Amino acid sequence: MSSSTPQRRGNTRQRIQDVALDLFAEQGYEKTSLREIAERLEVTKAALYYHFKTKEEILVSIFEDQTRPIDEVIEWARAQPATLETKQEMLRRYSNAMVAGAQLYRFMQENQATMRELSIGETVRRRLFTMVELLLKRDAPLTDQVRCVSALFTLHAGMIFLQQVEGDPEETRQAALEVAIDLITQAHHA
Amino acid sequence: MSSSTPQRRGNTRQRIQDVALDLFAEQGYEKTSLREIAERLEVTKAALYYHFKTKEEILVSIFEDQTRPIDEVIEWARAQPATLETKQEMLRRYSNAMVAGAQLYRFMQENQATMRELSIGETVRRRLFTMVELLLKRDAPLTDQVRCVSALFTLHAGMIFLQQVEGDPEETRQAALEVAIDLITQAHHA
Amino acid sequence: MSSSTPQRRGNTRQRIQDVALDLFAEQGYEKTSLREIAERLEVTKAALYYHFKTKEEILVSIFEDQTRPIDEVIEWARAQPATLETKQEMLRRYSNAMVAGAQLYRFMQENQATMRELSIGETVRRRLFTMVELLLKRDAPLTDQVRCVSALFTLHAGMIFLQQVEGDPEETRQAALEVAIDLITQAHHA
Amino acid sequence: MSSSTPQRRGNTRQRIQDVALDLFAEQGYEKTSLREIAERLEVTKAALYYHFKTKEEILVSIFEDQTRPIDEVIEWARAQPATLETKQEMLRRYSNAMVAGAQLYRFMQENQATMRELSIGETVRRRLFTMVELLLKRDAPLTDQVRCVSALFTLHAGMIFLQQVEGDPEETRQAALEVAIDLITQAHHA
DNA sequence: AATGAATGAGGTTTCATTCAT
DNA sequence: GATGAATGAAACCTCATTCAT
Repeated sequence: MSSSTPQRRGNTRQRIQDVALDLFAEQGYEKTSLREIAERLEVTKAALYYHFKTKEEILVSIFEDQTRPIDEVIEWARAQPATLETKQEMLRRYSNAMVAGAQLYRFMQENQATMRELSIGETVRRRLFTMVELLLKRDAPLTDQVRCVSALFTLHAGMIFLQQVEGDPEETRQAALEVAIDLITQAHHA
Repeated sequence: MSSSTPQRRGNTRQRIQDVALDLFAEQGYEKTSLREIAERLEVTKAALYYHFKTKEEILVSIFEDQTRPIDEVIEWARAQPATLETKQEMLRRYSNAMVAGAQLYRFMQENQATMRELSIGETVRRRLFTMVELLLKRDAPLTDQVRCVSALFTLHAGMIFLQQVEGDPEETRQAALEVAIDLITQAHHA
Repeated sequence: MSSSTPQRRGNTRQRIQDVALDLFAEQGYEKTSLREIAERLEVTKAALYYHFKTKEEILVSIFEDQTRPIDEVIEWARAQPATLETKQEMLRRYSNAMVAGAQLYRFMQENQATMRELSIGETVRRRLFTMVELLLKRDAPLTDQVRCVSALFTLHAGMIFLQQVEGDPEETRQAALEVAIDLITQAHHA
Repeated sequence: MSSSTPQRRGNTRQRIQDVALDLFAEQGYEKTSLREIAERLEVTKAALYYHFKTKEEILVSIFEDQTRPIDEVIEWARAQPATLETKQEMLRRYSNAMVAGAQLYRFMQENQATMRELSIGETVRRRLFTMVELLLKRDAPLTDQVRCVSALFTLHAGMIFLQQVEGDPEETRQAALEVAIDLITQAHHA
């Protein structure tokens, strides 16, 4: 977890990413200034510019380093036959992948306006569409298409919104996963 | 036409709210400057400050004027017995209420980080919790609780995300409503 | 005392002066805005402009209305022979005159930088010089000239600075007057 | 004298303080804008903010750097027995210390309203009280207490007000010092 | 006698970014 | 691998003032 790795020497680049994500997720991208990041790291702003060309690049680099697990889920699903079992397993794997990138997901959820203007926004949106397509049955009725999207949103809600309410995170995540699988199953059988 | 206040002639206050919401929803709250709003209205920044004390107050006033329909749904639901029919009707009414406030919903969805720091954030969050509680069966298993939350998120997704994809907005909304009602019904029968 | 006259009806002009002086003395001239004055009076800023052409004019009008007693002291002293007794009596009368205009004196003391740029600044300065000249013995040694100035500053200190420290205001004023008379007497006998 | 040091090259922080004090003393604190300071230094406003966090901090830093001599006078006086000779010597040293900080003294004299709202106001006031206490004879009659305060005000008048009138500044200062010592001596013998 | 609406100028402050060292 | 110094643009906001009504 980003905030628990102090690592004084050497890998400043990594430390910048960690602190930046902490702050971006906590306060939002625009409200987080490079001064703030630098201060928390006890370096100067100029040091950030040694490692990254722009503020946006810090964010981009975080995405590049942390979204691989999700891309792997997609690649895996693509290589399988489009059966119900594949889709169910895909949701399971996706839910797992989200655990590691929880903070990044929270960031995405809460900074959609920002994401839209930023270059990665497109990438993320495309990834989401790809997943929906992998879940969908061709020419399914509209309600079933909604169910597929809803399944994904349920996983997200389970990670982000529900965490702030219910008790045990892991239990909540399992429940969300169950509901999501249920939705996709209904969509498949229709 | 966002609200109910008299309007008559030269009602700048109203025009400010309208333009501001347009821009806030389009670009995000922080990325929208008062200069931009003023320019689009062909007034000076100072004119905005005649009508609103701060930038935040513009946003707050928009919420105050536009969230009444949703509050009315909640009040209505509170006055009914907590039957399945009530819950279904509540979702229907909520979905309807969202149509009028579509832009505001998009704003909330995409600016969650901003909302959290702003005073209205709490209000909105509380409203969401209230709705969840009205949908919930006391002591329902966790999965059913997730279903209730998921029903609401589905309506939101139907309004916001899905609109950008599918064909006819109204058809999509109806499909989302159907799925949401389905979810709540499952939760109820469990 | 300005702050104790509410006087709801009619003489708004007077009420503006009272509130303005209260605020000018309390916070300084530049830090007091017309908005503040208007708010405290529960009128609009525009109303102030019905009674006074500019912010500065409010201040000028206060001086015009409140400095007559001091001018009378000067006029009186001018009409007398320049004896020690005259000078002593002049200090006594001046000290008395200061009581009524205490707030205005505090304002002058604390806003000298402002006064210098404002038109009345010159007037006030000239009045001070006039008083010094009336106290001075022609061709007195420099130290005695200092004593005369010092006598006046002692009265001021007795009104403004010392008031914030010692007990009974009236007693303090009398003590300051005594010291001032003492100084002028020494200057005279030298 | 702050305005007469060209300061070679590089030391911007110092130059900012110098120019700022010049302008603050000349026009008053509020009427002096950061734009003005920056322009006179031929740097941008942002450069000022690299060296100082706020406008107030510029002023505070000037005080911190320039009031040490006065604090040393106080410390010295504290370490001596409270004899008349000590008090006389204290006034002499204080008068000397004022020469170096003449501009700062003028600023304080003319911007008391401003000082009161600013954090250093308290510090300055406290310093003044301390000096009065060091000059005072315990349980002296009120008039003698006034004499002590008057002695200090006389020094100030000698530095600020009288300078604008009389001929040679140094001669004036000596005369003021003489009168002040006289006052304190009277207060002591009473 | 006073208001409602607006303006133009200017205020302090913050930001992402650059570059010589 | 990083700093110190600085910039240009722009942000939010406040002010004294005006004028039609």
